[in-house]
Amino acid sequence: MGTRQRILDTSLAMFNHHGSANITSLDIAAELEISPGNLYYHFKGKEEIINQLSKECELAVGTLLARVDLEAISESEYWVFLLSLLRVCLHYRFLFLDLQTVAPPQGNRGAQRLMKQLHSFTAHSLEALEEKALLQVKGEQREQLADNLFLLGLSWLCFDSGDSDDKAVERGAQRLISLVNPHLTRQLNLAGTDQ
Amino acid sequence: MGTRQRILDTSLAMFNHHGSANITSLDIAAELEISPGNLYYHFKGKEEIINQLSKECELAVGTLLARVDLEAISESEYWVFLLSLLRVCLHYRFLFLDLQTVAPPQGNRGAQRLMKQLHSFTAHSLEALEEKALLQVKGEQREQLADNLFLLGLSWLCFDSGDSDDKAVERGAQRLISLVNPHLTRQLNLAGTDQ
Amino acid sequence: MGTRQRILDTSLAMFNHHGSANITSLDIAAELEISPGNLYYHFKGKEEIINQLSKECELAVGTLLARVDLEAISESEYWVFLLSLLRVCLHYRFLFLDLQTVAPPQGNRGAQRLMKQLHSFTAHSLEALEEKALLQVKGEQREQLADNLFLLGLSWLCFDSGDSDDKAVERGAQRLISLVNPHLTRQLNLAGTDQ
Amino acid sequence: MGTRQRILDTSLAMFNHHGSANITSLDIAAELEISPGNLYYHFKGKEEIINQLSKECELAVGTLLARVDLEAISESEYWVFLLSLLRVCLHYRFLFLDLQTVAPPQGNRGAQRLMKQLHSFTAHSLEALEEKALLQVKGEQREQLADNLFLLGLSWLCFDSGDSDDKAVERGAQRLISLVNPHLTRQLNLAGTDQ
DNA sequence: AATGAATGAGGATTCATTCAT
DNA sequence: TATGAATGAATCCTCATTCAT
Repeated sequence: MGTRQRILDTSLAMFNHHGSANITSLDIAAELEISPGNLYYHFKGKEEIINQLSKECELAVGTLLARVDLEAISESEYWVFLLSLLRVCLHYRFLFLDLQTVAPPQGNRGAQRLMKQLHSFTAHSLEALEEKALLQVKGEQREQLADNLFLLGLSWLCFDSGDSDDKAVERGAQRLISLVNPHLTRQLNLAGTDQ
Repeated sequence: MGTRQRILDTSLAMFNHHGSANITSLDIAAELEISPGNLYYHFKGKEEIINQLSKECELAVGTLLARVDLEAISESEYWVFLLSLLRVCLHYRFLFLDLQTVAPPQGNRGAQRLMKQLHSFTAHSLEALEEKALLQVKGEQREQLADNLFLLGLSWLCFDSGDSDDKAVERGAQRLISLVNPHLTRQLNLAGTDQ
Repeated sequence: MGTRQRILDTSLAMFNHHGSANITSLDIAAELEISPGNLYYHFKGKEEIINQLSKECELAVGTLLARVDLEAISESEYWVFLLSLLRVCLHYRFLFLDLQTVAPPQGNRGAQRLMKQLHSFTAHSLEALEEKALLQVKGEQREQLADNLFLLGLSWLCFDSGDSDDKAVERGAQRLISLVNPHLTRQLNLAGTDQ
Repeated sequence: MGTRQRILDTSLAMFNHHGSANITSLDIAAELEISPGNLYYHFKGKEEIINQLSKECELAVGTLLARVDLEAISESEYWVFLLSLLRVCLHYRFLFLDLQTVAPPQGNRGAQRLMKQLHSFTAHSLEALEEKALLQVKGEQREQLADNLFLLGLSWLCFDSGDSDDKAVERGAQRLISLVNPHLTRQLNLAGTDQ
């Protein structure tokens, strides 16, 4: 694997584990056993690494969202999709933490765009459920429910640092479903789960 | 007001506003228009300031929790209490953010204890509601609901950066109630709100 | 003497001797036997030191020029004034060198202003001599003479690195006078010189 | 054109435009769209490039000076020669700037030799004029005039950054002539100019 | 000839912290 | 209590240079 990719991978792992603010560019170089100069040959600095990871995440999320047709998707397909989405977010979780603690001038424009995308996607999901007469929530409460889903989707990233990522992703998805459940006209048919 | 207290107040405000990681001890001294030496006369460093604020928060939360008798409290009293609790958390909100981004060796033991307290309190609240036959949730789902309440309670701190703190606190409380609502046998009678 | 002033003095000496581009901020700190941190306590960086020296020079030159009344000044007074002016330029000579080699974004706005001042002063000096019927040069040639005086005044700074500053200043002044001499209607009466 | 020559040409252009101190070896490679390794294949480093340019300049100036017979040259031939000489200096002007700002250990031995050559040539020119009874200046003043011519010849390089090189060269030559003019017994007959 | 990844020393700058007064 | 100059370690970053291919 190329050095550039190794830098991205290692940085992502370290950022996720210790928080991007606690990792210096020298830490990354040391971990990779390359010289600081080499790191700067591939990226202008820590910020550019973060920007790149941010772009990757945006791309991955964007691709997933673009592929989904909320009108046409089956329930079990939705479940698979939701797992994929959460898995991506978990993979880049440090971005979502940075959003709250890293000062704006530093590159989190991308992460902010992501937030907006995810937030509006959450709202659209609920609308789609309602059009199918699966969901019964009045206007304002629907917005609140969307907010809650969104917030929970993010905060779960920060706290569920359990065993494997797969397990965590499944728990996260179930957590979100459990928020919607009480408002459904019937239980969703989610293959691969017993919710 | 004594210098020591002014340091605490100003630090808290700056930490909440910019994130504790983005504030240096010189920033605090400059804001207070005191010398760095004076700051260090009162506190060994930034960490000790944070520790002190953390203790204050623990104390405030602890006092609130100790005063509440979940078995005996009325519904409108609970509402008042919930607002107080959230207000305290909002007041020290940087602690909850730091929890996720500041590396463990630095002083967040206190904040972690806080988390545990709040988490178990959330669970107890639900238990109490159930004993009063107000809530209908089965065992595992109750735990999940408690988790959700707890996570939402925290994440709201990070995102609801609206107008006044009072408004934010009220919104936060309603947000939490809306999570419990679908599982109640009857609507709660919360004075001062139309939930 | 205060540390701030010592930094300015030492920097000026080192800049003049080795060229500002060849002196690092650590060099200055080492020469003064202070820590790099201390240097940065007094000045944000090398650039701010240069800016300050530039301001000092502008001020010194500005004061001299403001005091001179070209119409009323006697010949021997002019000689004294010219020596003072050249002495100041020599004292801050690195500024004039930087002008040619340091890229514009870095702070030499001040030095550029200085140039303009000195250039227009040179032209005014010749005009005054002509009004007194001491100088006989036609329009375009007068401009060229002014240019020559100005250029020579500067380039002498860079090359006359002889013995004492006093001697150098005197040589510089005579050099300038010798440029004007052939065009005078009579020899100037300059006390303290045998030109 | 071979790579080696392209490196020299591009370096010269960049050094003249931005000052050699502000150009890194990577800048040169980037401008040429070659790899840094390739640059170092042809030259050991920036210094060797400068040395080579310096040698070229020395050679060009040396050839010009060697060809001139100050005793026998006609006035109009001298004018042509002077333009050639200044053109060469202008072409390699960064060398003359470096002389003043680049620390000695780095390669400007050559440039210093050049200076000496040019300075003594200036003196010889005046001597030749005098032998032909064209110039009337006494001993010490003749030296001073030579110095002035030399200094002005150099400083003009740094400041006359006007339109085309041809125009600049002509202006420079006229500037030098104007310094000598007042001391001539009769006007020189310089073809191609109206001095 | 040419590439481009890699090195490492050095320079700029920040900041928590100390200390004499 | 309070000052503010001083320290020094840590960090970020640049750049001349090397080297395997």
